[in-house]
Amino acid sequence: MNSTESDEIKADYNFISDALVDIYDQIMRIEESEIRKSRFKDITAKELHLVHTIGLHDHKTTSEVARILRLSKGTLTANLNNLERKGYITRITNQQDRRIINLALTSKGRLLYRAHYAFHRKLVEQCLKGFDGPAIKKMKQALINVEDFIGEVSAK
Amino acid sequence: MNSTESDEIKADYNFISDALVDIYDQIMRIEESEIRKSRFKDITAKELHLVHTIGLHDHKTTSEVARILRLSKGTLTANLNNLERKGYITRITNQQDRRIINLALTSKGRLLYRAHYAFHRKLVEQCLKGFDGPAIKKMKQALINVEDFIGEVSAK
DNA sequence: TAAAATAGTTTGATTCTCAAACTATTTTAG
DNA sequence: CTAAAATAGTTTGAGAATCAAACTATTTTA
Repeated sequence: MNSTESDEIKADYNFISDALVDIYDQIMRIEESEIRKSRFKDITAKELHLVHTIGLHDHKTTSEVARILRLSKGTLTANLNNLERKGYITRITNQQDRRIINLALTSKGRLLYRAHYAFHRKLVEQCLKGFDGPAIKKMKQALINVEDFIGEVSAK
Repeated sequence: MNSTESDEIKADYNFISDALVDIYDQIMRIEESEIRKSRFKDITAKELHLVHTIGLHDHKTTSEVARILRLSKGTLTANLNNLERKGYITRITNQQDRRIINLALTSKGRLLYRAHYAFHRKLVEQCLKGFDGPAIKKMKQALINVEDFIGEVSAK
């Protein structure tokens, strides 16, 4: 690799690094503002995140969801109370072990989940606009690499 | 495009969409835990973000930084008090207009900024491991597409 | 079957955030 | 010029979010 190539790649790395930092914040903000323009006006970004998690991991217990989201059980209880009151989630007492509460979305919750998921899909489609199959595979590989990196650092 | 290709691409889109959602949370968490293992044990993820912003936008005013981070001025003042007390930032009264405070990193703040930046670079390098020049350009294009999408949605 | 363990909730303290009132300074209008 | 309006940042008071620890109900274990 000659030094010109090296410098150019370095600049690309810096561009990608800088872009990543700010993009996510903006996406979070846009997600919230889009959802609040819709019929789901009473939902914050954090609640959206919780609905997403419960939708993705259907009928998990309160403790499992708390662990996934790295929230204390007390905090999750408070959040669940709000989402239950607003009609997005239900608590289902497990009949095999009545200490356990399984969490699920209501039909209103599922509507919100799908609207949110559709927004993400639209974002990804926009992101990969004009990419062919192999390019998409590359992108997938990059994300797998990040997941591996996260796994390594977490394991240390 | 035949239906098999279409289904495969759809699956890839779903994979990418799902992966993106959880990766960011994990990165934030790892960033904080890595920084707390280092000599900068007194820094939270939010403070790291603020130091990053002040480092990136040197000598901006308090109001400008508040706008960039979408924080109220009062909240930013509180955060700045903490970071000043811990020795990461300084407030510099602007001599042309003495209402204005310009924000800058101390040398300790710059050390933290560089350590954080290095972590990001390492993450990007890991992410693009084994990618050649054109593939890296594609990745850059994907991010530009996202930025455009964000711009469009924000402008609406 | 009594003790230990587990799941989730409640409680009390702490921290974070915001909007509005406030202080200090600069700009503008008369 | 100078009084009023505007602007930058801080302070204040209230409300929301979070956590750890104590607590309740239930199940498992010894």
